[in-house]
Amino acid sequence: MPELAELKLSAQYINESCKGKIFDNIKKNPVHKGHEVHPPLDATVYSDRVRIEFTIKAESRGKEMLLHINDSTLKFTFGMSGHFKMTKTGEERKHSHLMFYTKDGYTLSFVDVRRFGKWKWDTWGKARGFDPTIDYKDFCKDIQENLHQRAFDRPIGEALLNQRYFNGIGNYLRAEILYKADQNPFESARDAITNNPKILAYCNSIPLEAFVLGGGQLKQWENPFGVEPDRFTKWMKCYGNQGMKTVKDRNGRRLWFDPKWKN
DNA sequence: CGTCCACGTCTAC
DNA sequence: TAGACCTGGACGG
Repeated sequence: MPELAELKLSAQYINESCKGKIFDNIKKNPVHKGHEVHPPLDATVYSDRVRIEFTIKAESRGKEMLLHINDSTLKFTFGMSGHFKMTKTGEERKHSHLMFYTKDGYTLSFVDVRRFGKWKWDTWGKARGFDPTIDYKDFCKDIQENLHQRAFDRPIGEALLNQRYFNGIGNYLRAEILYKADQNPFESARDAITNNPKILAYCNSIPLEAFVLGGGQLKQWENPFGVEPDRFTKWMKCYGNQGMKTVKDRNGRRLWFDPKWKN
C-alpha cells in the first residue's frame, strides 16, 4: 500500500484540507462492496429535516488511519492504491468510493483504483503493533519482549512485513531498511535484530525520511502535495533499482535486496 | 490482442 | 500456502 509514510502524509493532508470545514453528508459509491457509512447521530438534533453536521480529523498509525467524525472513529486501511483527495463537489476523481461532503461545496473522497482498501466504524487493530515513528520506545520494547516467538524464526526479510510487530512497514520500506542496515535478508529475524541494532533504528528513521520527501511516487498512489516525482525514486536505493536482486517471498511478494547476500 | 506486474491483506483448502 | 479481491499501465506479438 501506501505504507507508513503515505498514511502519515494522508492524515496531514486531510487535517489541512478539512480545517474549519463543516460536513453534512456521506455517500458510498455503489460499485464498492464495503460498508455503508452514515453520519453519526447527533443527540442534540431531533428533527430529520436538520442535517447532521460533523467535522473530520485524521490520525494514522502504521498502515491504519482513523477519521474522527465528531465522537466516532472510522478506520481505514488503504490496500494497494487508496488515498484521499479533496475536490470541489462535482469534480470528484474516478474511483472515488467514499465521499464526505462539506456544506460549502467541497468533497473529501477516498479514492482507490483497486478497491483493496477498507473502512469500518472501529478503532486501532488489535493485531497490529506500535507505529515505529510515533511510539519508537514501545515499538522496540514490544519486539524485544517477544523475540522468543515463532514469528522471529522467519527470515528478517519476511518478518519486516509482519504487521503485528512492524506496523507500517511495506515492500519498499523493508527493502530500504535492510539495504541501509547492510543486513542479510535471509538471516533469522531473531538473530538479525539481536546483532544489528540498525534494523530497528531504521524502522523509525527511514519511514520518516520518506514522509519528509512527500512519500511514494510509485504508480498507484497520487501524492496529495504534488512533490516532484523524481525525488522519491532517487531516494530509494534498493527497491526497484537495477543491479539489485529479487526473490519471491513466502507470500508471493517480491523482496528486493543487495546481490551480495546469497539465499 | 495477450501476459505480467503493482506501496496489501484475507480466508479457505 | 495458494488463490481471491481489483484496475490499469507496460510491454510483447
